[in-house]
Amino acid sequence: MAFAVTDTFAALGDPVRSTIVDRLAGSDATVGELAALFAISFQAVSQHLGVLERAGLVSRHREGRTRRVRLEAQPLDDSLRWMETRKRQLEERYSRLDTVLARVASMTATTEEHA
Amino acid sequence: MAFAVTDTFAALGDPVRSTIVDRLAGSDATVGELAALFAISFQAVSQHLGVLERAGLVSRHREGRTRRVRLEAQPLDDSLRWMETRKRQLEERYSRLDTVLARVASMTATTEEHA
DNA sequence: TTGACATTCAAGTAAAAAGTTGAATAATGG
DNA sequence: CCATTATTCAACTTTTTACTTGAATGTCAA
Repeated sequence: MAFAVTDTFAALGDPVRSTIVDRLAGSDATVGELAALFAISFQAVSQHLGVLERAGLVSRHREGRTRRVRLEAQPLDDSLRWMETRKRQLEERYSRLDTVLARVASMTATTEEHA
Repeated sequence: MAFAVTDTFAALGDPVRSTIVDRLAGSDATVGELAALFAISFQAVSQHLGVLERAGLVSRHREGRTRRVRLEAQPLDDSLRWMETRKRQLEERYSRLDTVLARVASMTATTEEHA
């Protein structure tokens, strides 16, 4: 199962869901415990969990009559890498720009070296 | 200007916008150049840029009669940190669990130490 | 100045997402 | 077995988002 980073971002792009992820980072929880954090119906929370699950961010497994919700590391890792790659690329451009500017400066100093 | 990570995630949670960010990581571009990447109207692309701009992810500045779009590092950095924090917390729990399991194992070995 | 170009503004439509309520399912404790 | 608890399924409403088209704005080049 490969999860698209865009789906991960979309899943985290809702305050209820990012709060759920934040909460689950500390420890697993039941659906009821998560629902208690919000002023919306527990059915709505269950639906949010469905979104998170489809994005691979959480898994649910029955435990007696409750269901334990667990945060999964993989999509977090994948999207982390996606962001790091873009950030690094951006930073490299800045340093290349520095290089270019430094070169321009030195060219100005030695005036008309090539043309 | 502080940008909420949730807004950054929401902005990146659309394939058009994540593709734009991906493209801009390599180099700045004009709105028209970005629009050329998609099969939608350039007005729609302009609207997507508005979303990205409101999330702080890009800036636009006039340059002659075109407009240069630039990727901004800050929100990328902030959301990167958000994810790292949650991931680290999750990993710490795993290692704590290992510790607990190791302790349980040793308790089983020394049988009935406390009760 | 005027005409062409690049882009945004504005208004409307269609599709997707988030929320609600009520019924169904599944496990537990008496 | 039955009532209770936890959660999901299903249908429906409301809100938000993505997209479209057409008009407005601002800059350049002749």
